[in-house]
Amino acid sequence: MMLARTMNDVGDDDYSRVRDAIAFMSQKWRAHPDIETIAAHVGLTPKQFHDVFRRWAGLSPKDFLAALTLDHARKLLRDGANLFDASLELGLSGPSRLHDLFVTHEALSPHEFRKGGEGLVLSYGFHPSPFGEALVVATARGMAGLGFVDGARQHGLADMQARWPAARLVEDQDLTAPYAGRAFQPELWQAETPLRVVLIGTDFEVSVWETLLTIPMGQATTYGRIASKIARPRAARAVGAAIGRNPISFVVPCHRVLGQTGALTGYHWGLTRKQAMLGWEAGQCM
DNA sequence: AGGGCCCATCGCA
DNA sequence: TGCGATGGGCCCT
Repeated sequence: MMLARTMNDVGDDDYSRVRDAIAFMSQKWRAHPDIETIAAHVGLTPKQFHDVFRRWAGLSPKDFLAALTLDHARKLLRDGANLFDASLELGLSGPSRLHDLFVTHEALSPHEFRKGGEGLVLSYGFHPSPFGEALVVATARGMAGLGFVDGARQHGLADMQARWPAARLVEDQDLTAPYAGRAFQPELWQAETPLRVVLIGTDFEVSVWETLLTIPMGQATTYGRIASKIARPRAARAVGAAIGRNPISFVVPCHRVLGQTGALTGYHWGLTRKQAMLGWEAGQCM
């Protein structure tokens, strides 16, 4: 417990700087603050600031911030206009070639969790991640939840418990640790050893989450396009609600869904974290 | 079975 | 901007 806590503090240090920088930028973008100003605000010299970003995402602060502009988001959406046509072709050639983090998934039928996950036993554990301390939830069949801790761990746990009120959550770090390790290390994303994921939701929710899994890293789409993809072109808002209930954040990449205009619109774990994920992925793609 | 309410949307004036 | 249509999920009757 104490050991995990210490490791996490160290691992979190870069992210906390990045997070503060994003938050500062979001407030002050009208004034066009330069790199030196942002570095000073988060308590670093420009050199230290630069090093933090290189270490954390593999790119410079300048490139990172460029990846978060509205212009960049719009370009991403233009380039990805026929993204689902392309991924359909890929999907037909391989059963689970989903997302760069190769994932195999299965869905629990509504029958199996009718009363809010009654009879389900879920293991959970807390682990360091590039986006703050992560809370991983898993069954014997695969990863079922991924959230983040802001403040007390108890809050993160309550968030997961609320998704399956009748399930029993049991702490088991040994079971969840491999999932946390895999999810955040792109060099471990291999087709030969896909990450097993269990999607627990209604038919509609599962179809939305499956669509999310086909969005490649570094790309983005909109709520409306997902609605069209699942043959419900007017259900963009329902899609938004379903995405908001995605239990396996990051792995099921709901952060790659933007509003029609390229605006971030929303994120269950905070818009700052959504920006951090998009910027981090921009670094992984270079 | 059906009404009311919430929601990370969207398009149009 | 602001507003109304929209569809799914959930809770209540």
